[in-house]
Amino acid sequence: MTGPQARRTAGPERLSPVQERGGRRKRTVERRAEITTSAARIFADQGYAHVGMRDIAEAIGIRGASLYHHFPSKEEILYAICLTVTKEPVEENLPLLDAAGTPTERLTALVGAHVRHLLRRRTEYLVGLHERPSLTPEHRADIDGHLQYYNRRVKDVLAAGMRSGEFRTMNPSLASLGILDMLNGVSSWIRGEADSDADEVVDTYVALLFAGLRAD
Amino acid sequence: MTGPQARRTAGPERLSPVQERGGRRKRTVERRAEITTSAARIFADQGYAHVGMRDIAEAIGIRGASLYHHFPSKEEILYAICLTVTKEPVEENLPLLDAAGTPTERLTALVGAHVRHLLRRRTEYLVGLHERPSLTPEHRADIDGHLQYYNRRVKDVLAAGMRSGEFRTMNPSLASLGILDMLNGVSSWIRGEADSDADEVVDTYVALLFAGLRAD
DNA sequence: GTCTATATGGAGATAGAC
DNA sequence: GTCTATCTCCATATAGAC
Repeated sequence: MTGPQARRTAGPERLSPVQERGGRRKRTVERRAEITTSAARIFADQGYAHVGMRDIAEAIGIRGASLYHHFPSKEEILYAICLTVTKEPVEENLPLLDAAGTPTERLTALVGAHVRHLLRRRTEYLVGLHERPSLTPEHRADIDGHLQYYNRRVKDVLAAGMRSGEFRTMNPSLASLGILDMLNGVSSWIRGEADSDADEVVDTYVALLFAGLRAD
Repeated sequence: MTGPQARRTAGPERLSPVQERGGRRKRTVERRAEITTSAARIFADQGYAHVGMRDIAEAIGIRGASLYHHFPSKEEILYAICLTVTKEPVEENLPLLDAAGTPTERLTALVGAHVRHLLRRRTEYLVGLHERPSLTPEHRADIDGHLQYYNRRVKDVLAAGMRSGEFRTMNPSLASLGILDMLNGVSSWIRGEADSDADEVVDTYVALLFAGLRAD
């Protein structure tokens, strides 16, 4: 702040990616994943702001100050968690909407993939969907952008199905919001983390969304 | 803690409900409502734990210390907010499930009432549904109890409709969770607060839930 | 019912040795 | 890559006057 140069732009940070073989110190990449995973668990239980850097550090057996070797701030840990539940689904799930098949087939595939991804990253979803107000405005805008893009892609497949006469005509924007809220809500009550635990949820939700409650 | 008597059980608190007529000081009841409403707005924007008692106080033009005349702690403000989105819906919406009519009619009425209540208490829903981890264990258990009761009543009407053949057979527990997640999610994106703003959402959700996406 | 003043504790973050 | 030690700030909550 007082010096002539911004400190983060001074040069490459030279994080040697690997220590000498078999070293007792963890590689940086491993540590980052360990930190975000552990932090997500604690954030989910106690809420982001109530958790201290010391809490996160002690959960993985190091001191609070050591975290700053891996993340420049507590908010950057939260940002990393949020990315795994917003950017990752965009990259992993949305391609299913570009595959061959009817809107029904493509949306069914997306629902299944979404729930299974959510189950693998359950705690991250709990944190990422609820703690966005604690992000910096820049990070918040980035995260919200991924969420909005995902929502828009779902809306588009709904609108395509309505145009082709395969889906009932309704407001596609509201329908996509409702469907995604329903899917994401799973994170707050699901137990277990195997794909088999997701199957019953997916079966019920697919029946509910495509056929509705009303019996034929 | 050190004295022989618990301080809160010593006797009636004698909150004089009204000051002399036209007083410049606000009546206690009004102030409580003003505080919870204002606090909900700020909690929703910035997250419960990032907001200080000073922030809440200054938003209504008083000093931080004065809040403690109305609430014994910051957590009690949050608890009051949570009650309006859990206990109040139980009292105001669930009677619709006891009224005359088919499961379809009763559930349709509940969906409409739920969204309209949510719209009136939008910021409170945002806070109450996300900040439960910040409650004390006792308050948390109370709030979760209301939510679970509400969910159980929805599940029961679904199960009744399935038994009568009116609804398609599916897992009623998962379906009720999905439906309520879809409804509550509205709080995070809806704009406006008139009942008319709710109508389009209700129409879309009722069509989606009862008839499904698939065209007849 | 609201104020000023303050006690008290805890947080995020930094410095520099190893 | 992790440590110890510490800076600095800000939070909740209390005491007691008006």
